[in-house]
Order: sequence, then C-alpha cells, then structure tokens
Amino acid sequence: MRKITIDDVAALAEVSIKTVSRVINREPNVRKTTRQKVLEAARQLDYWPNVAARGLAGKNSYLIGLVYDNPSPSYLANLQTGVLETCRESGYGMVLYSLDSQKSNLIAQTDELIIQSRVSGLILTPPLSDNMELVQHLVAQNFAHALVSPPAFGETKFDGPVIMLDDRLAVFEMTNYLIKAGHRRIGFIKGHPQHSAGLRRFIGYCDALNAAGLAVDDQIIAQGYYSFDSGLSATQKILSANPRPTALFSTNDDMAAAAMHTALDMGLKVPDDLSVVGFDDTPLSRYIWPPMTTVRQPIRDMGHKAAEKLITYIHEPKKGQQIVMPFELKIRSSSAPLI
Amino acid sequence: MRKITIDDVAALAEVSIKTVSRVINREPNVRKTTRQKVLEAARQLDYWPNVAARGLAGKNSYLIGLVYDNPSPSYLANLQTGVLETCRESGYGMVLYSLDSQKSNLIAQTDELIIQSRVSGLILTPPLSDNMELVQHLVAQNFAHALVSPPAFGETKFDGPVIMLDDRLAVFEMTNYLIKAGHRRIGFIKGHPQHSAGLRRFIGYCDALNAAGLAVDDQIIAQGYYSFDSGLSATQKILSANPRPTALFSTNDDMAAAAMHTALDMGLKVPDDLSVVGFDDTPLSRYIWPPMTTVRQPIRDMGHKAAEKLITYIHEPKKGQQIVMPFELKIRSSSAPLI
DNA sequence: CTGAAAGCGCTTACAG
DNA sequence: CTGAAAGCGCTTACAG
Repeated sequence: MRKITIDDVAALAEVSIKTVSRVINREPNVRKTTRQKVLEAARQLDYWPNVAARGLAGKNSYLIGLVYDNPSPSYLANLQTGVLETCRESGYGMVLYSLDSQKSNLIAQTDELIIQSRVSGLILTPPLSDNMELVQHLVAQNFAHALVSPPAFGETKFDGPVIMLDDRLAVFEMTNYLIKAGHRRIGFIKGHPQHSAGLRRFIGYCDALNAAGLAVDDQIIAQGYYSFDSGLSATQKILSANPRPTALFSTNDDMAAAAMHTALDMGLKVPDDLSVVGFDDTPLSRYIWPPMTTVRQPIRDMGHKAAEKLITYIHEPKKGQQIVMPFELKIRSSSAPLI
Repeated sequence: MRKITIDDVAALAEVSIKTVSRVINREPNVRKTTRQKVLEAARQLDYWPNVAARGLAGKNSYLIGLVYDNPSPSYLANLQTGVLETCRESGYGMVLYSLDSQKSNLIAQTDELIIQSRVSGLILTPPLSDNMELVQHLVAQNFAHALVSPPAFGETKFDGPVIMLDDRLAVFEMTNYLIKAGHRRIGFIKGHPQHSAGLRRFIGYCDALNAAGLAVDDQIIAQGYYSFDSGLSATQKILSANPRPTALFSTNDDMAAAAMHTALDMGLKVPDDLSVVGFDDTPLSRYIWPPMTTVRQPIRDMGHKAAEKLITYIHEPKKGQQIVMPFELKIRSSSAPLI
C-alpha cells in the first residue's frame, strides 16, 4: 500500500502538481475541465494530501485546538463530538488541551501550546472564553479563535466567531414556569463567579422575579462553583432559610443533583416539598430520580458551529460573527405545581 | 516571535543539525559534553522541534490516536485525560476518532483514519478492543496499537501492550460482599454481549454464587447494553421475578442508576428493599441518591499506562506487554446488609 | 563520535 | 489559466 502523493495525481491528470494543489485547495483560476480531470484522478487514486507536508510548506496546519478548563465530562464529551464531526468533514484535525485559567502563566502556556502543536486556531470554552486577558492576547496576536459562551457582546471586542445561548432568557422563562406553577419563594444557586454565562443566568432569575413583583431574597441565594460538592453546601444554606423555599433553581445540573441529594437527605420529598430545576440537560438529569427538569443547551451543535465558523475564519477572517443557539425547557418530574 | 529551528540550535551549540537531531531524539553516540552543549542551547532558545517537519521527514508522526465507539462520557473523559497527560510529557499529540464497530467497513475506516491522520499508533477501547478482526488486521499490518480491556489473554495473540483490570475478580469480590451481607437472591444485569469485559464480570458473579453454594437463576439475570435505557428494561424483567431478588448487580453504573430508578418508580426503597451495586465509579454513582456502591476502575491511570506503553512500543516494539490495573470496592449507601 | 547531502510532499512566490 | 523552482524543518542513509 504505497502512499499516493500529489505527483501521482498530477501524472495521471497530466497537469503540474501546482494545478493539483490549486484544485485541492479550492483556489480560483482553474479551468473547469482541468478541475474535473484532477478531481477524477484524485478520486481514482484515493488521494489524501499529506497533512504534515501541508503544514510544513504552508501556514495552515489544518489542525485546530479545543481548550478547556475542568468542564463537566458530558459537556466536554458533547462539545468535542460536535467539533470532531465538523473537523472530519473539513479535513481538519482536532487536538485537545486542558489549561488552568487560575494559573498566572496561562498566557505563556497558551503560547507554548500554539507553538508546539502548530494549531491554526483555537476554540475556547468557559471559563477560558471568559478570560479577557487571554482573549485580548489572541486578538492582539491576530490568532484565530472561536469563543463558546463568552461574556455578553459589547462588553468587549472579539475578532473571531462567537457561539452562545441566550442564558438570561432561558432562565427567565424557566423561572416564569416556576412562578406560573404557583411558587413564590424560589431559591437560586449561582454559577462560578468567573463564568459570565452564570451571571447572565442569575440576571434572568432576578428579572423574572421582578417582573412578577417578587422580591429577590439573599437568604435563599447561594454561591456555587458548578461542582456537585459546591451544590451540596449551597443547598444547605438555602434550605435552612425561614421560610424555606418551595423551589430551587440551580445554574447547572450537577449542582441541581446535589440539591436533590441534600433535600432527600433532610427527609424532604422532591418535588412535593421542593421543586428542583437544573441547567444543561446532561444525561445525569435523566438518570437521577425523579428525572430532573432542566434547560437544554444544544452543546453538540455548539461544537459543530464553533468548528465550522473557526475553520471559515481561518480561511478568511471576517470579524464579528455571532451565533445564538436555541435552548429548550425540559419539564420533567423534579418540579411540580405548588399545591 | 520568530520560530526557532534546528539550525538556530546547531549554530549556537556549534555543531551540525544532525547532532542536534541526535540529541533531541535521544540517539546514542553523542559525546556527553556535546550533548550538554546542545541541550543548553535548546533550552536557551526555547527550542521545540517542528512536528510537521519531523512527521514529513521521518516515519514517526509523534501522533497517537484514541479510538472509541460510543463510550459513556465520563469513561471517555477520564481515559482521554490520562492519555493526554502522558502525551504531553512525551511530546506526542493525541487525536480522537469515533468508529462504529457494527459497520461492515470498520477495517476500511480504520485504514483511512491511519492514512489521513498519519498517527503512529492507536489505542483501542472496548468494544473496539474486543473486535478480533480489527485487532488482527492491525497486527498483520504491523501497526502499533495498545488495547484497553480486550478479551482475556491466551484466547488470541496481540502484539501491542494490553491494559486491563481483573474484571472477574472484582465482581467476584463485590458479589461476595453482598453474600456476606446476607443476600441470597442477587440479580444481575449483563453487559453488552460484544464486550468481553462484561462477560468476565458475569463469570465473576457466577463463580461467587457457586462458591457460596447458591444457584445461578436465569429469572433474575437480564441482558443489558450499558445504556441507561437498557438498564430500565433489564431491571423490569428482574424485579418481576418471584421471589424478587434483594440485591441487584449491574455491569456498569449507568444501568445501576436505571435499576435504582425503576425500583423507586415501583415504590421500592433502596437499599431497604433492594440493594443496588454498579461498576465503574463514574461521578454519577456519587451524584444520585442514595450514593451508589460500585467497583472503582482507575480509568485515568489506564489512559496514562496505555499511552506510555504505546509510545514505548512505537520506539521499540517488544511484544506481549500486559498491565493489570488495581480495582477497589466502593461501598456506599445503595447497598446494605439484609435484615 | 560527527557531519554533508538528499529528500519527505506539499505551498509560496514568481513568471508567463 | 497554468507551471518550474525554491524552500518549509526536519530525518534518513551514507561517509568518515
């Protein structure tokens, strides 16, 4: 199984390798019949360009990096599946990197990653996409990047494409659902302070309460950090308030699971004594008992979009692309009307 | 920020690029003082070899592939984290591929993947590592591969390293724990028929029952496919048996969660009416309520080992390496002594 | 123990 | 619209 090279294709199509290169790279200025001949030869020989040679000769490595900092496994799995699928269709490779957004050498680490891996672009996920210092560094270096769920637009300026959800609206609507179900006292577990999406979710909650003429009560609001364990202590605080809330909104599913956990440990029934609502629609939300009401985020599709837009951007950088993805309320059994 | 090349290092160290190459690749036959000079120059310039150039010139792409077929998100996340960490230390890149082990073109897909991605080796996870046709194909092509949890040794012959758990023993011990807790009637949800590890787990269950003089009863054994939904129907079958079992062993955590779900839906209490035990120790097992008793598999470390051994194998292929990883019984609240 | 030359398979200017 | 030449940054034989 000898490797097929550009020379083989050129020979069969009776053109120069430069013409083959043009066709492969979809460059203009190739006569239609010539293009056909080359494509046919490539197909016939089952030719695939050598990525290493492309990377060495050109400036595009045909490699993009997905960087993350301690996400939930299913968030990462879904997102990377989406990115991977789009990469494969486009002839790109994907590499993964875990970065620590708390470390002071984050920028240096990122530079090292870019140099060592030779990626042509980066997809940043929260909380990395929230890190303005990092994003501005990429912008300043003119390095292609796509941002997943970064801070709200207008607050700062990005160059690359942005993939986001209307987090505020999603939580606004879900909170309204609880209010319409008769709940007047609704607790809230905040997201990690450095995740802007978490902040937007909190705003949606406050907006819904205000619109309904309900007060925002600090006693039943607690800081969470997206981890199950942080959800445990946050819930303990909230459920010790007097009067106790009848519903609890958590900024993500893991903490909502912790809320259900804590409630059950205290002898409360879900949803009879406490309605619990999460965010993300991870598999977990369906696996626990009772099945959890939550906001569905189309994470895999967000991966598709992020990769697609980043690859387009690498080929021709058009600034300011913004994609807002749809959400969906998944009403399941962990929430119920107040009797 | 001009890129540092091998020429820069050679110039600073006052040697030829070939000598730099030797040092970088840890080849023998370099005088110690020369080696020092080169290393110092590389350090001083912060030199990193260009992977694309290496891949083009040599036969090693410094890239390994992790291939999977529909694993649970947390299994994949943990394994890939381990692989990634080891890759980074060794200067390798990791690429991910999802393959469908049911499709008839699996072999062709794998070949295409190898050619396109130019990986120098592959790590196969179940059920791909169970696919003898695929493994034999790699062996025949002399292509480096590491196998995670493949069929028991002796059944066939691999060339590459093998990373496994003593699944039989793990389930044997966990079943013994249930027996010692007084359970006489213990149900079992089998794993996917094509996962040999699942088969070994079933054997461990049978062995423990036999050793205790208990009968293996088909009425309380059901086929599962590792998915939550398959666990739902398996549990329904098992819990409709008469007399009903007092304990239930599931081949993985997702199905064990489904078992708890079904039991709770039927109004049974866990663990009072039914002890439930899983396998894997995914985060899920800790997040549901009550927290689940399960067998801990050191998945991340298995990733480390798989990558480490594969990379060693790429550099010098020594056949028949086998690593058995330790397991651990995690006794939590979903199981209790029979009163 | 060390080095000079050739070549891996592409793309980048440049020419026509 | 098409092509010949140079070069990307390494490793592979080969020589000494």
